Amino acid sequence: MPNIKLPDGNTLTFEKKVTGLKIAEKISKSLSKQALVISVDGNLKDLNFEIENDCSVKIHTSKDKEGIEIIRHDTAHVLAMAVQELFPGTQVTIGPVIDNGFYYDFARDEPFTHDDLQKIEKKMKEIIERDEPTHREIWERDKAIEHFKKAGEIYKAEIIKSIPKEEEVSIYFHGKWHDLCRGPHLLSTGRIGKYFKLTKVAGAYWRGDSNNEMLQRIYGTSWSSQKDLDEYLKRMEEAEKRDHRKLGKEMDLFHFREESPGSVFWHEKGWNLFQKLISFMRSKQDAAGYKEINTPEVLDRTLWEKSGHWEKFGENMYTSTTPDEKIFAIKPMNCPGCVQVFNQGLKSYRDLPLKMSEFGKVHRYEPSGALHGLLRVRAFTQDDAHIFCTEGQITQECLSVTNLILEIYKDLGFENVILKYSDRPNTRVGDDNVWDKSEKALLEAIKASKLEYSINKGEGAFYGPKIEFVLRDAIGRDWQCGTLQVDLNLPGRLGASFIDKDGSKKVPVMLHRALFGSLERFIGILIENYAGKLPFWISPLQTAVIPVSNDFDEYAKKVHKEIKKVGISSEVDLKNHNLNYKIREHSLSKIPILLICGKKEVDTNSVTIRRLDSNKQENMDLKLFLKKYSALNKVPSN
RNA sequence: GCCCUUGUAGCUCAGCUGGUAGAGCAAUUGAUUUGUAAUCAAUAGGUCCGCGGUUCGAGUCCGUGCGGGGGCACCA
Repeated sequence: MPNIKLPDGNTLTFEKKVTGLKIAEKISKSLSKQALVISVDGNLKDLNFEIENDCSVKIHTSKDKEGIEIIRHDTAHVLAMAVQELFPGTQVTIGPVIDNGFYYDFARDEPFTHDDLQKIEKKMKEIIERDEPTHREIWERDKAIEHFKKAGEIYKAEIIKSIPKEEEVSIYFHGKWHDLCRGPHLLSTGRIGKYFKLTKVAGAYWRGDSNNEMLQRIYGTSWSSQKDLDEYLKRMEEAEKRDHRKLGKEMDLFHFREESPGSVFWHEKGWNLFQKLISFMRSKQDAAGYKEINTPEVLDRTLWEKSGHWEKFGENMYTSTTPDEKIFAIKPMNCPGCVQVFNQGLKSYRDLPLKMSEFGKVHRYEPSGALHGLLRVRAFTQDDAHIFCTEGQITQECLSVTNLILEIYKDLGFENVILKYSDRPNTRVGDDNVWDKSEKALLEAIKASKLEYSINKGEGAFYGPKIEFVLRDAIGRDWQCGTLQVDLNLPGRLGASFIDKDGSKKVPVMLHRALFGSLERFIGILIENYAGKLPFWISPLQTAVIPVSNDFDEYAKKVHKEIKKVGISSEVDLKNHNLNYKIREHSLSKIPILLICGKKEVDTNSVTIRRLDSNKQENMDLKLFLKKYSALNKVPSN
């Protein structure tokens, strides 16, 4: 006689054991149709799972996260079924749910083609129409291993072997086809619906380990309605339109070329944007008490050996041998150089905290497959800084870095920031008790900041734990930008010291921090966040002056000159094209303000403003325009 | 680095099963003098990514190298 407690507080009592489906039927007919899965005392179960004891339940539909995930999981199973029906001999491995969809990894000698995806999709729809019923069996481990081995499913057998002994081995059947799976699943394939799409094929290592063989992964997306699917596909299209590589070309900001993969060739406008960000950051850091320095790009190997980079970071370093056969490394990080500046001259406890910033260009040999536009390059400029302080100052200094970073992101239009905390990695320098200390100090600072954070185990830098600042852009994507690291190792290794109050020599703590992270990456993110339509103050080319015809060229030139005089960048377009053409061209290159000059403007000494993304026209006295827009030509919060 | 895919004019792309290349835009020149997202015409423009091979003949087929894209692994 199970008593079933429902989320609304009511309790249903049943004579004998009961399934989720029966409960749903009892509640309402529509719920029984929409029901996908049930959670019993918080554990997700199949709808035909038999409940014998008192419990509280919640029935999930496609409106819940749980419901949509079941749909995706089942779609992945149907994908595997379809693949095995179409391509016998293909082995199945794993097929989990991911954000917005699912994937399934297969082992097959022949690669899947794009045409195959279409065929597979068709077959999947067929399987859904067949409405294969689901049922679950518990198998004895050895029997299960034997079974899958016999069936040629080596990977499945491997997976079963790695299931902890105390867990049961459950096998799900959809009709005759079956797969090892923890579940739960829908009652039948028909309940999936047909709002899915296979999106791409890709290689993926078995168990995510690059030492293992490569499998073929098929990605798909799956939803509970056509509307949701369409919206998702539209979001993907929108993201593609924002691609900074495409916009960078259209806006004439930068390009890449074969001769230096992963390194940016900045064009005039791109470099202007780059410099604007640097001077913005420079003024913020100046106000926060940082001292800017600059250190060499090429440094002797012995320094990198001392710092530990040679051993721990060597694979990512470019080196160079001089004619006299000395080995130098091109810096992959700015920290060792910065410590050299700290080491010049005696430092007192009174000098601490000492904050030294550097816009340092670093080179890292990144695997070719990792390169991606501005977001992952081999040569990049960090807005780096190193804060030398005492152990007692760590928390306070971390807090002021965090505040500075939030302020800067906000100025650039990013309000959503998440923290990720990473502790000691396997490849590291320094004793564990030193790591204990730095991890504790950094965690304290995070807690004091009261911001939300997640933990990335083992992802820290080789010399210390770190926080990463992740910002969320206009269309909900997350980007990792800034970083803050506590380092109790490098200063000692590189011989840094200060004289403390009591006259004794002590080793300072060093905080590494970068707020944009990499200027290159940050610019890529800015472009995508704004879809190229950068705020006026940061736009590399802010205005274009367009005469209605040649007759007004002189006036246009005069306006252009006046604008430049107040520090707004401008271009005057005297080409022999009509007005429509010029407006189109300059709009496509994302110039925020177009100024049209014709007879009316000449007569009244004014300009007609056309803003990017609006076809409204506004006529304004030239003097007023200059006044108004030079006021707008500043960081918004100032 | 690994798997798949791709590389033709400044850009975007066409070129079926092998017979030494084409379009639109951009550029140049000329005409037009334009009032809010492409005016018309003419001209010029290419070691079809590099190297090797098959073939009477390769943009097209094969091998290899380099670059790009999508993932994986790695990461700011």
